[in-house]
Amino acid sequence: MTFPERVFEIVRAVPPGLVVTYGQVAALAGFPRRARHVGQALSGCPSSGPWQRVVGAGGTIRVSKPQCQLELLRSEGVEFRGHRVNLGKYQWQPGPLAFAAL
DNA sequence: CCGATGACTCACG
DNA sequence: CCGTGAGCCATCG
Repeated sequence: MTFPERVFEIVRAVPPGLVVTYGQVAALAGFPRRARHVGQALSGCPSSGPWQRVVGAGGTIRVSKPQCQLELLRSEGVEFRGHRVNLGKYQWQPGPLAFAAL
């Protein structure tokens, strides 16, 4: 299983209405130092994918077109304060069963 | 092989 | 809140 593949598996597991950070995804994938590569992996992702649930540390939007991602997330029920989400309220906490299927 | 690059993060001023 | 700089590390030319 390659790193990019792990990234997709994990991102796919994030439920609508919640988000995760790049660093968090990297850590869950087993590589805490590769937050940047998570973004790199997602950069080649179709515009319809589940990538919009990934945000930067602190909940900031990091994509080139923030407005776009913001809309997608808002349509899932995620609220924003400027270009930032309230992680305390919307960050995904993987439950024990979350990876049963992976 | 080397250097530049980047959807990262953190510490500091 | 904003800019800077420094670690980070796979990928690309």
